[in-house]
Amino acid sequence: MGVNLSGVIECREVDLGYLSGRKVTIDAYNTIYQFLSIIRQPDGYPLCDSKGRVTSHLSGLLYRTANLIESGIEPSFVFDGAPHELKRTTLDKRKTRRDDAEKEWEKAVREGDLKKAFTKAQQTSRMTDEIRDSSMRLLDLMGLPLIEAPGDGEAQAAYMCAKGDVWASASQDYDSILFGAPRLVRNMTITGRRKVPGRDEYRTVRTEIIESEEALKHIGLTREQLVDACILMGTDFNPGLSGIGPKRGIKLIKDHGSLEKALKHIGQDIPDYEDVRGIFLDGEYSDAYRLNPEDMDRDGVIDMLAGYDFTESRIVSALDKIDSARAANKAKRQQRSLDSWF
DNA sequence: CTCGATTA
DNA sequence: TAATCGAGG
Repeated sequence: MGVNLSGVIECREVDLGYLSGRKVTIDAYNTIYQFLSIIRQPDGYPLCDSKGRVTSHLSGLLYRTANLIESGIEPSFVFDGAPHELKRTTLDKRKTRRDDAEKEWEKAVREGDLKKAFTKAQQTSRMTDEIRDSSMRLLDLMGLPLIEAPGDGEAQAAYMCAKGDVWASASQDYDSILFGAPRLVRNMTITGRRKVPGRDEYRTVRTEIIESEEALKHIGLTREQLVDACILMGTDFNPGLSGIGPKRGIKLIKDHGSLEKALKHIGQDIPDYEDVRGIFLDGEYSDAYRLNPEDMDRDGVIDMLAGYDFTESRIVSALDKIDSARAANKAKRQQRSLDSWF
């Protein structure tokens, strides 16, 4: 879920090609959830192989990553490590919501309400060990850099971005800004018109770039203060105060300068607020990572995905896309170094 | 979400 | 060539 900062964060829309030649590290869990939620059949069931294993995430990862690489992007994937104990409540709440949605999904299918079934099914998406393992295996076979974060993946992504090892962190959530990422990419997909399911409507989804420094200046807070504002409105690590959303949270910190003063003024308390601050401002991270792709194990990818009932011609065309993009980028790099020599 | 055959 | 839409696994 992450913090709710939509509407207060300034961004600029770009084409995917704008990211060409840049290393972008992707919040793997966030992306996989997206795939599990969206890549479904009309009744809400995810794509599965003949053995009943979910394959929605593998489909999404293969095809989207091929497109990103074709656009010249150099992707890497950060996976979450162990969740912080303060996230327990959020995780429990999500489980309850999933269980409730599952019952309503079954009911909607029985009643033949496909639209409702789809919506409810989307809310049942769950990251299992099998989904995590198969995702990592596929990305590894594709030669893509995987980073296993010691803690929150967004903290690790923000660290690599702040160090300048990657140009941006990619996620739908805004948390990496709180973790200190200088740059965030949202909607990193092939952009364009998207049909709204079940209706004759279209909306345009475009890739967004958020420059943290600019966004913070626009809001009028420092990063530390934005963290404080988010603690007031609630994060994955604390529930926040009721009735306080982005607008009020930001105003309270602007008016009073800090969380302590804001809390004193409204006469309320937030237990563990210092710990939550620490999670965002002194996050756990690792230096043991590589960000350059390796040669992909073509047969390995084909064997793996064929085992999940993927059509071989589709796998091959995605892999061809990657190979030719990598060859083209290699040629470009060689040309550049040749140019700089003369 | 993305693919790719079909359609205009 | 571009938009559309059912299928993918």
